[in-house]
Amino acid sequence: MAPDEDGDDLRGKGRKGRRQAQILNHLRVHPSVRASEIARKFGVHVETIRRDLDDLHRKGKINRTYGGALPAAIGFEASLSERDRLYVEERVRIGEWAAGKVRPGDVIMVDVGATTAHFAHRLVARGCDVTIITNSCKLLGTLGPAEQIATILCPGSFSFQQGGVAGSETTSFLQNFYADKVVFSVGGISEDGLYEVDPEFAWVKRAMIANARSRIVLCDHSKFGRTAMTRVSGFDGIHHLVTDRPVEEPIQHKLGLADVEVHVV
Amino acid sequence: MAPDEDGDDLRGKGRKGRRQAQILNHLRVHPSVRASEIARKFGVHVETIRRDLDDLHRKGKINRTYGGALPAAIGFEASLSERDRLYVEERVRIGEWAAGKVRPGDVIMVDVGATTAHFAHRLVARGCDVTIITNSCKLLGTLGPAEQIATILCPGSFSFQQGGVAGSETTSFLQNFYADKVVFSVGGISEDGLYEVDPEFAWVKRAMIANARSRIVLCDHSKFGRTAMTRVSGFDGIHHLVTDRPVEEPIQHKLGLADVEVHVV
DNA sequence: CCCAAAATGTGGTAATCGCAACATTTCTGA
DNA sequence: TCAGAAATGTTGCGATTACCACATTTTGGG
Repeated sequence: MAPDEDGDDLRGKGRKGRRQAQILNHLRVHPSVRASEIARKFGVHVETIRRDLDDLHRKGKINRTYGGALPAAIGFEASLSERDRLYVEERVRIGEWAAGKVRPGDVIMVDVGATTAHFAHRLVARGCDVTIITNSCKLLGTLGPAEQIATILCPGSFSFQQGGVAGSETTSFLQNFYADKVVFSVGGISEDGLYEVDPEFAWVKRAMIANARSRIVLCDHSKFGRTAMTRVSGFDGIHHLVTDRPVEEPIQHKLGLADVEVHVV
Repeated sequence: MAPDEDGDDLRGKGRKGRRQAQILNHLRVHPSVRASEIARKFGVHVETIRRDLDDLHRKGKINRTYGGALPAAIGFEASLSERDRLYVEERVRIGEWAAGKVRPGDVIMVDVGATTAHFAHRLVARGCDVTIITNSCKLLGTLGPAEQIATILCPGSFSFQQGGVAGSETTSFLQNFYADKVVFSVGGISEDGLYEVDPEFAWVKRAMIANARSRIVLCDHSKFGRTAMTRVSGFDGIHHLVTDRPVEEPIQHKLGLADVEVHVV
């Protein structure tokens, strides 16, 4: 069997480097790989491949499994950036609450975020019959298989970091829709309003807020008192804020002034 | 250990359904899972879990690995419908050839397809400095981490089956761009032209063809002589057809008449 | 309440994997 | 060229898994 000839950047690498590059290559196209399989393909001993996998694992390039490995860069919904794995239970509860507010036939804008991903997950679990307009590519794997959910993806420049699209194409596109609800997360919340790290993604949030009737913010307690580069908006016009702990005082007061309903779940 | 309490939709499901729902749930957050691990967590026999995994695999919900499973839900780059795993080596060669035609700074439209995914992969491997306009969400995981590649995603209705978007939003959006090249795959090729199964995705291909200067078709030999519901276009205006075996005669003749350059790699 | 079907558990065997210790080959620089 | 280092191959064994056949339990009507 021809040795695959994937031919990554194998300039001056030696056999070992070549193999490891091709393993990564393989993992780019396949969801997983078995050590025994590659060993056969390369005509080397399985132990050698195991050592390769151990190497790559130490370097963080792959994740090991029993008998093989999978890509570390992961994908869609299985996005496991470390941040996404924090406060999972709290976020599930927050997402669950928001999913409970949904009514059949709703058109809902959903932005990028770990908590909004849980919201989408709960929508699917509940079998909600809705239309989702989103700029988050991480939701596609969750929403895609759900028959009753129509998913409309926004255009824009893709950010691997965020797992979604943003930019002027995104915000312009959103102008063409008017949704029943917008469900979004924030990077931080202070007494002055809602914050987001990435300015481009902040614009997307603003566009969604402007084009939806009911606005729901998902915000776990780790965001309390944090600000970021961009201020997305104040509290006026926000209808619901869902969180997992009572909001700290200075913020709580301002929320009350703006008539934001706070839901601790 | 508390039984995770993921709590999917376990209304009237029975133990089996509950377990399987929770397995999917687990896979939503974790990159992989081991059968023995879940068996312990649920306090059931490993064989039971294995049967669950087989079930879920048959339904296309997960992918099996030795000793466990991983999410089928697209995963970025790891889209693994069975079809995608066929003719991998041939498709890699085809994609490699197309990547070789790319020049720095090119703007390239790329549509949904197994072969086009390999093309994207080769672009990344070669470190090409290009802008990609695509309706394929499967490419995002491949293209995303590449610093030199700007990825613009089209809007549209998401199809889980295809792993991309289509619809009037998609085609309208494409009108706003004019690319140096379009690289696309087809569902079939006969002497009368190029075919595609899904009509909506056929429209996307047509829009890309109409808005790009150089048109490159990627087409492995399994597509020879196959037609499908929709005829995308004839051969006129197609510049390159890249394949892995000599094209059968009636087709080859028509390709010649239309001045299509055929490249067998 | 009972029966048939479905789901689950059990046991045994063959295949595979992880791991470690050690031999052998290949690479590298002086 | 040669010695030391790195990479790879080999072997053995215990642990884990796959697979199959069959027993047992649970479930869902009738």
